[in-house]
Amino acid sequence: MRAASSESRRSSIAVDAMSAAEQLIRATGARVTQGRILVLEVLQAAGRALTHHEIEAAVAGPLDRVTVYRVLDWLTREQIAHKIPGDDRVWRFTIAGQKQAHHHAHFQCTDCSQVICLDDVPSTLRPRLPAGYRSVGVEVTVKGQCKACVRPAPRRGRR
Amino acid sequence: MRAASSESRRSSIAVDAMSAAEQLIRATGARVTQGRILVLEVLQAAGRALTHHEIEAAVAGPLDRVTVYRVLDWLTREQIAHKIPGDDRVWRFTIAGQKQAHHHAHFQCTDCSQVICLDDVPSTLRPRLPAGYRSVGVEVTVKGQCKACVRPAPRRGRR
DNA sequence: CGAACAGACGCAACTCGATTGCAAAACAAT
DNA sequence: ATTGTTTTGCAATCGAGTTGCGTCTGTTCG
Repeated sequence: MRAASSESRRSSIAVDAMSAAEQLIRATGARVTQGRILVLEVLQAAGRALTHHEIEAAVAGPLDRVTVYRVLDWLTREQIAHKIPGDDRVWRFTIAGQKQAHHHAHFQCTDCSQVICLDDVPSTLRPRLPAGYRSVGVEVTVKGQCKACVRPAPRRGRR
Repeated sequence: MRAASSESRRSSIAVDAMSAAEQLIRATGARVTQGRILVLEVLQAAGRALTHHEIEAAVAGPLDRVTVYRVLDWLTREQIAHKIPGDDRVWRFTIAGQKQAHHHAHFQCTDCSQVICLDDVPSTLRPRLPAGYRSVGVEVTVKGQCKACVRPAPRRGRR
């Protein structure tokens, strides 16, 4: 589940030798730490939105629970990651592609709560707001059943 | 904030004499209790999505915290109410109009987290899902600032 | 290279919506 | 009124997420 392990410890290494994750982090100007690299790599490797639990499990060991929370928070503030509220009161995170600036679509399974990103946003959707309200962005969430939950007896478990 | 108080205690009263709330509940075939009537009336009177806290405060007194949770849960199962996940990890509830069957739009303020319903859904929006996935409905959430948070210095407080 | 500083980390305690178990009370049918 | 379910109230519990604080680490500057 983890991406190519980062060999990057030296400081004056060629740019193309550091992982995409490390480059992204370095570009922000903030500190490049193991935690940030690891978490970001996990997010990049996952094809779907991950919960804090899943991420913590994926980086298994070196990182504290709280650190993972803080890294995710930082990634979100830095707009590198997306924070998605789910129907189970659990945050899920994905790497934020550059295309999906303000319009973004997600799918959430009503059975297992899993979330994936839908890239082809039909968008051009601009609901009318009451006077005085300002729109910043629109989020589209499709509810339904994921592949795993359609066929067999749905697994009701959290994910 | 509360709707017309329900005078309905007698059992063989004319239909048009009981509140809309009571009729709705009676129509489900389930028991008609004070709690359900009160909570539903509060929801009907509110022009926006309410948190459990707000609802509890509105029915002030007679109802236990847990009962409010259970009533809201029942209303949601009965499809009389909508349960909306917010960006502050707090559920919000609204009466579910009959029109908005599967397409529904909400507005959530990025500053105060308040949620209102957007009735005129432009919809006819049908994002392409991966093979094997089944869509049940689409939810559209507009992020932005509400009237109260646009003008003055935004109140960061929860709501 | 090494010191110095700000920022990140680990640990433990804490917050607070929301949920659960169980006995008492309320509703609805007889 | 009597009986069989449902609901309710209360207390305890859960768990994702947050906070305080001392220590450690990346980064900068001499």
